[in-house]
Amino acid sequence: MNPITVLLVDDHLVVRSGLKALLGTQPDIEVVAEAASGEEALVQAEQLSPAVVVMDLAMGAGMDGIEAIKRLRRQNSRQAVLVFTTYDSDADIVRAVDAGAMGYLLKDAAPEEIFAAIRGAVQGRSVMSAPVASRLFQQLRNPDEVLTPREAELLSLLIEGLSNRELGQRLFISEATVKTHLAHIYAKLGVETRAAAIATAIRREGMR
Amino acid sequence: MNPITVLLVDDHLVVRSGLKALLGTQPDIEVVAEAASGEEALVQAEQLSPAVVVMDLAMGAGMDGIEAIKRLRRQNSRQAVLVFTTYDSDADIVRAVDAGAMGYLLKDAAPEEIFAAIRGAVQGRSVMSAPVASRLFQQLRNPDEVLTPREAELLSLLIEGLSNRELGQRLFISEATVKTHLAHIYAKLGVETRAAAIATAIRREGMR
DNA sequence: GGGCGTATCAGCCAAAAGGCTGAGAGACCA
DNA sequence: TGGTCTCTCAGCCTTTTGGCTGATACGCCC
Repeated sequence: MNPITVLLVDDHLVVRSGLKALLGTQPDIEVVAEAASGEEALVQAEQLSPAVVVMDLAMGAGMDGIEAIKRLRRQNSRQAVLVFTTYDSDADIVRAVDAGAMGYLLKDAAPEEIFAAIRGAVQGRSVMSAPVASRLFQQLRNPDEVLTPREAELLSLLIEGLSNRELGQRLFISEATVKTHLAHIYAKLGVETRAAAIATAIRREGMR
Repeated sequence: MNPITVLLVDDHLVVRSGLKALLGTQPDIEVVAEAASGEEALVQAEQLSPAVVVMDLAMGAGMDGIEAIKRLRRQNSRQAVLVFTTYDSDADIVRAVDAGAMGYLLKDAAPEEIFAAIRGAVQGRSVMSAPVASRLFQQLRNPDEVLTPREAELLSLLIEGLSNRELGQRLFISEATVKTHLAHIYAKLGVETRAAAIATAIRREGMR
């Protein structure tokens, strides 16, 4: 049996090497490459066609993890992408799943959990950390409060402090549409102002 | 030589007991009481007159750490108050020093650092964690960017998502004064909108 | 005593944000 | 085919926010 080939994507060297050492203990898993950015990841994935891509969402500069996942999925639909990140933000989960992620792991997950997720991913099974699963369940119970992918995307820019005009320019939509999305986001978050939305998003959603 | 008497104030039991165990290894330091809230701390300090009060800033409900420090200082000026908290927020540092704190430690500080701070405090010396010192130095180099205590206080409420009217009611000042403070805060943070100020404060100031 | 920093407040105006209603296009599903 | 969801956009109106100028008061320091 050939080992499962893995590509690691994370902008921190320490995380990559730590993860590589961890996965190195498993005979059926082999890290064949590492990438420090979304751009690099696309090149590496193209050349090596790993079975699984383990991807951080927050990448310092350039393409973020979500965008990288989307492009990977377009490039090669057989690769399974596992999100491996620090925060269990509702909005990030929604966006990652929407982009085509196979699983969602937190960085404080137990090693066994990570191994299981990688093995499951190649067999088409989705695996996620317990806190992530818990959030998803909660969302399923209250579907009215689930942000749509577009809303989540907008929220992630909102907490950067952008104005409606800037949001529109960044997302290539009109200011009117921005306001519509914002109204929906406010309703779902249970707030009335953008300031409160930012505060809530950062606290409850763990965004930053 | 009598040991240095210490009062621990933190709303988390685990933090208190961890700290107590740590300080218990030092023969010249004795934890004489613990408090889970600012209100409790005032009572305990009054009754026992500890030499040093080690205080967390973020207390779940009721009086926050800053307010507790202010009242402690009014109650008994001989007690030295050490701030022991998770975040090295500029605004918190300014407010704590203004309230009369003798030192400012982060929760990830080395044990030796904590012992040294307690021993220093009873001798009238100020001790702070390296990241805190670094922030203060930076502030001294750019005095134009240092928030005044009142501005810091306002900022800490701003990031809760309050409107100008609510800020005014909470601080017992007019909306006009709120706007004046906000304009100064924006200038010091280098932003132009409250949304950006909240975003910046949470990222750069480590507030939440 | 005069300057400096801080905190307080007012009024005016322009820009931004928010509340509301309505509506069209595309995807998906029963 | 019809219903639902999502994303898109427009107009209208009110409220909020931000920029500006100017002013008073208090404490501190040289």
